[in-house]
Amino acid sequence: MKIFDSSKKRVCDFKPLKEKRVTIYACGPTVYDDAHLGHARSSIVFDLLRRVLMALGYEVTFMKNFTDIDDKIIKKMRQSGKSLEEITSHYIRRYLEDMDALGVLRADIEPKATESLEAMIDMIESLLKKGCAYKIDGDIYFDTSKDGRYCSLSQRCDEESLSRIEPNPKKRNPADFALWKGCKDEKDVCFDSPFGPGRPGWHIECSAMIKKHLAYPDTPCQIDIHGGGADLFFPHHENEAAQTRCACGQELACYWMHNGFVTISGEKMSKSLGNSFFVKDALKVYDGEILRFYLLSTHYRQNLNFNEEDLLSSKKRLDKIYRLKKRLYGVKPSQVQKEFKEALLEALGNDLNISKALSVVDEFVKEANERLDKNPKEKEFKKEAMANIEYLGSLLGIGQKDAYEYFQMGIDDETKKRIEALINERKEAKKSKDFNKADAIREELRQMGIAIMDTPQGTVWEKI
RNA sequence: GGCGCCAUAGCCAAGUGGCUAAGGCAGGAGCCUGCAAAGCUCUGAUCCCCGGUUCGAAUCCGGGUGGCGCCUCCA
Repeated sequence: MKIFDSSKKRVCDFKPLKEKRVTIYACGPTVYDDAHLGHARSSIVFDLLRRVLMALGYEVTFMKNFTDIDDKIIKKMRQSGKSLEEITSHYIRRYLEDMDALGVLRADIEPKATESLEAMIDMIESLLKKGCAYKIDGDIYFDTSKDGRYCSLSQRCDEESLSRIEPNPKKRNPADFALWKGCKDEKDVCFDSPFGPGRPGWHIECSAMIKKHLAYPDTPCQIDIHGGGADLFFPHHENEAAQTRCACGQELACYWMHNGFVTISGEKMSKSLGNSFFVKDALKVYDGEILRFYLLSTHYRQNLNFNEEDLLSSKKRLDKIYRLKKRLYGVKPSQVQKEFKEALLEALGNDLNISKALSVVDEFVKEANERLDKNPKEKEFKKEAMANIEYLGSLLGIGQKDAYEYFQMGIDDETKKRIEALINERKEAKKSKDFNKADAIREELRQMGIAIMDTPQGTVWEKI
C-alpha cells in the first residue's frame, strides 16, 4: 500500500505499527447541523481507505469522533432553546442516517467528546505539569513555544502567516490555543474539572480520544493513519500533533491524509459562504449509491466541483455495471478473476488511485458484455463475472443492490403493474405487427419516465 | 501580506522523463433491431504560455498567466 503523507508531501510505502493491523482515525463532524456533501466526501474517502486496507488483508480498527461540545452547538442551544443533548443526539442520528444512505460503513469506534472528558482532562493536566500549558484566568492554553517541532506537520506557520491570527494579549505566543475554556457565565455549558468549571477546546479531544480508544498499549498515543479534510491540516492537526508530542513524547500519527474539498462553481462548500448542499437534500433527488459513486470517482486529494452534469455522467457509468449484473441475473458467483482483483488492488493500493480502478472496472464491464454478446451461455464465465461484481461491490461499496430493483427505485407497485400491463399490450401489438401501436405504447412509457429495451429474454424496463 | 495546491480533448479525469497520452460522459459512423433502447466496433487532444536542462518532457528547473485553498469556525 502506498499513501501520500501530507506532512511529508510525498507518496510513501505504508508500514503499520503492528504487522497486519491498522489503526485509523478520521476527524468526524461537529454536530450542530446536517451533513453537507463535503462531510459526505470525507466520510466516503476514508471509508474507501478502510475497505482497501481490509481487502489487502489488514485488520483495520477505524475510529471517527463526534464533536458534541463546541461554540457553535452552544450558539444553537441559545437560538433554539433546546438542550445540548437534544441537539447533538439529533444531529448524530441524522449524520449516521445520511452516511448509511451513502454506503459508509459504521466506524468501529464512534466516541463523543463529552464522553471522553476525563481523558482530555488527564492530558491537559499532564501538559500543565510538563510546563507545556499555562492558565490565564479560567482558561488553559497550550504553549506552542514549548514544542520544539511545532509546525513540522503542516509547515505553514511562519510569522507572516501567523500575523493574521486575531491578537489575544493573554496568550504568550500568537499560535497558542485553548485546551480548556473556563466558564464565562451561567448560560455557558460547563463541566467540572480540577482546574475549575469549563469545557474542552476542540483540538484536545482528538489527541485524548485517540489515546483513550485507539492507540496500542506500547505506543499509547500513536496511531497509523490520521485523516480529515484539507482544511483541518492547520491549525487543527498541527495542534493535535503538538499536544501529543508534549504530553506523550510521540508523534500522533505515522501517516497524515487529507481529502480535497467539494466545491460549487469552483468555491469551497462551507457554511460561511452559504453554498452548502446538504446530503439530505441531495438524497431527495439522487439515490445514495449514485451520490457515493460520484463523490468517490474523483481522486481524494483533488477538489471535486459539484455539478449535475458530472453526477449524471457518474450515474450512467454505474448503470452500466448494473446492466451487466442484470445480464447475469440469477447466476451464483464463483471465484473473482485473479487479474481483475489484482488490477483493482494495485490501482487502489497506489494512494487510492480511483480513476485507474474505475477504468479497470469499465474495461471489465465492456469485455464481459462483449463475451456475453458472442456467447450468452458461457456458464463458468458468468459465474466469474458475477464474482467480480461482488468483489468490486464490497471494495467500492457500490453495485450491491438487486439489479432490477436498482433500475426501478422509487416506482410504486401500482405503477409497476401498469408498466407491466403496457409492456404486455405492446408485446401483443408487436406479435400482430401493429408497430404503430407498439411504438405508441413505448412513447407512453417514455412519457411516464420509463425506458424499455427488447432483449432475447423479453422486454425489460428501466426508470430514466 | 505569508504559505501551499492546481492547470491534460466539448465536459469529468488518469498518467509525472522514453512504446500508439488510460477510462467515463457527450458527439459522429457502423453492427444488432420492425424501428428503437441496451450492448458491441470504429472515431477526437501533443498536455495554459515563454524560456531552460536532456539524445528525449505533459512529466524536471526558472519565469509568467489563470483558478483555488490555508493562515478565523470548517470535511
